[in-house]
Amino acid sequence: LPDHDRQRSSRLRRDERVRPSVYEVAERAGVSIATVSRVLRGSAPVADQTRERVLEAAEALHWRPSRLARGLVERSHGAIGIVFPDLAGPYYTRVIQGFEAEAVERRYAVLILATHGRDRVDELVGDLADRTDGLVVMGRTVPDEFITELDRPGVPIVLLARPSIGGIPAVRAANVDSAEAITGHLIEHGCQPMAFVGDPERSPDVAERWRGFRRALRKAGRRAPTQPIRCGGFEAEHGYKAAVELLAGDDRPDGLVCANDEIASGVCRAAESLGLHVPDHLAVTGWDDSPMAARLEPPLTTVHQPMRTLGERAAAALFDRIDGQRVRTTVLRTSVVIRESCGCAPPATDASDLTDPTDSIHPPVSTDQTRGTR
Amino acid sequence: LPDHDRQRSSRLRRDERVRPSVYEVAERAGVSIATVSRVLRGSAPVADQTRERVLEAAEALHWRPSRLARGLVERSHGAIGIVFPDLAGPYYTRVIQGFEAEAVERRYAVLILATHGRDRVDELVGDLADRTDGLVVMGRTVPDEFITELDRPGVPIVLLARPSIGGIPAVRAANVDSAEAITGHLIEHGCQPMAFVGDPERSPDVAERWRGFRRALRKAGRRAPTQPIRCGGFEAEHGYKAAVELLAGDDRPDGLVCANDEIASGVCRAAESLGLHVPDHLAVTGWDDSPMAARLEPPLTTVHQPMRTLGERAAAALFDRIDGQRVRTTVLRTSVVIRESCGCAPPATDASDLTDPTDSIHPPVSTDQTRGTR
DNA sequence: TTGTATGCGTTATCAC
DNA sequence: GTGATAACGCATACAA
Repeated sequence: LPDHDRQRSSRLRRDERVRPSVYEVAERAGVSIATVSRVLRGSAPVADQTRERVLEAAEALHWRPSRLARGLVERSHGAIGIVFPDLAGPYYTRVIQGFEAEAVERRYAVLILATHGRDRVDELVGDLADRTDGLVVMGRTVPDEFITELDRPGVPIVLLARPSIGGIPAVRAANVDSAEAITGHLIEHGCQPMAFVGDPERSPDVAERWRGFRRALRKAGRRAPTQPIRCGGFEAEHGYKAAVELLAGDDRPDGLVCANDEIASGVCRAAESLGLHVPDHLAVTGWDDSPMAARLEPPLTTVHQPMRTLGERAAAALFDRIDGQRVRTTVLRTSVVIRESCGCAPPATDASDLTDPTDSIHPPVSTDQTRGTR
Repeated sequence: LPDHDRQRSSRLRRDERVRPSVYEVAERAGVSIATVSRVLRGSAPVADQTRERVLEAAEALHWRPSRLARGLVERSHGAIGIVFPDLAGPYYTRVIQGFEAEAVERRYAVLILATHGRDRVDELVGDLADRTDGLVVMGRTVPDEFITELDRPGVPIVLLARPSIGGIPAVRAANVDSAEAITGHLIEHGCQPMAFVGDPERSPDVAERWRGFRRALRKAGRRAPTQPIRCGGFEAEHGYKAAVELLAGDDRPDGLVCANDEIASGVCRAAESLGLHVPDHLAVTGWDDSPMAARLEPPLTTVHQPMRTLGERAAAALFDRIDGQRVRTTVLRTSVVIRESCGCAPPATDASDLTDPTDSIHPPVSTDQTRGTR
């Protein structure tokens, strides 16, 4: 039988560009591969002089241990993944930030995948699962049936921005109560009739906001609309198109609760182009409290949700599951942020409004009224 | 010597929760591991009946081949990575979108890393390199010395939004010429004196825009400022703070070329809070043509750069390098987008302005004047 | 068409 | 302290 070391070396001679392995380093340092490994991992004591030689050899050969081989023997990828519907917009951006920060903190690598508009999602997500020690799965990115069979031993799953399913823990923000609260606020402003702009079937979050909207109306003894104003997406143009149509008709609503800030901004532009003034002719609210909300004209009354924290907590929960702990679903607080698009008076001028509202600000300071719900 | 198959099986009996391997599947299907592998890879013909049995066994055991083991033997990760300074803001979001889309297209996984505000960046990036078949490195995320030693065989690098270095190809957008053009536009508007708001040392892009700014002034026979107005970052608040100070002094400029749209938006707010009207008292320009640019009041004159395409091209270039091809640096076109913050008259009202400008729109349609540069 | 045997590059368990 | 050597889970060249 040919000696492993010798074989490698002879091959190396033929092709200098091959990536070196422990064997080359060991040979050059005049030690065994076990010692090389010990030096790099610091897993056992090594004589100073020996260590020195190994380090030199590794340096000279530009050797770095193969993550693949290491992962194989250690049964761990040292990486976690997150599945988004989409990568666009301030919401996902913030979530990624939190997720990535938490992962890097623990020296894990981060894989990302967007599913929106792609087919064979199950294959893509399955592949992602094969490359990680666990996955965070967001909203409606993956069909429920597939999620449950994804959560096999070795691939813990944490759900994000959606309800738990099959005992798989979720991290999400309060929707129903804040939706009820912000709708109630418009009711107090005397809005009637009111409508909800957004597609409940597009995301569990929106479905809950729609529920809260209706509940508020019912509690106020009013008839809630049976259908929302579906606009086909989460971007400004979707809100714009839906509002142009809606506001042109008879019996137009004078209070619009929108599924997110982008939609709300589109709605405001539509109102403006129709000669309607916000909030005098039409009150509008958003959701997320994204950076643009405070800068809109008028400043947007909305619901603050801790987007970055959602990402952080999801990652943290995932690590807990990876560590074998039981994890429970957590619901983060959200809070109504009153600005002017609802009809409230502007606060005293203050430059602090320009600072982007971030998750570090709790509760949001750029308002005159704040209500928390969970 | 103990038989490998038998050994695995006996261990399996002790701990049912262990992840199955080819050996368990092969045993259950009554075939060799080679056949199991062939069935799953489709690498060689297998009798229909045999294939059936293998598939059944795999299904029953919930077996999925280990990516780690596969990668080890195939000498490939099937994944690429991208290093960002930061994950916030519309610019990086778009770049990620393009990068991820291109990767998924080729069935590669995507790893991301942000370096901003972290120490031991070299370790983080080195680790990322160990887990991928190649890396895209953006701007000033990684010190030059380290980049060159990162680009070892097996880990091709492509630079993004920065000049090439040490023969490593880069993908970037034209800066100098467009900066010269947009500055020239303000000169035509009669702005004097003018200033550049941004930190050239923070990113190679800004450094080039600053160069273009100065060149335009020199070509117009004017004295260019020796220093830019450094604001310490890329967000609205940075622009705001810098502008508040700058515009309060004597001899205030009436033309401000900003390093990006966010800064420009902060500058506009500062002007407003000081009672200055844009563009009458002060002309302002941005860079990026991010979604907010068209929605600002007044709409922002800026430079459109194809952010998503930058991400796509960087990924494509990386794949070419992975395939062993030689790759050259490419410079993508940018174009000046004239709106109103420079002093030009508003175009006829048109709802199309609301649609987010995306890279699919070439050249940008939401303007009355457009000039391309490369 | 299928099985045997070997290597991929590590870490870790033994001996010495 | 250090060196053999056995896994880790797969793909594949070579036989049969």
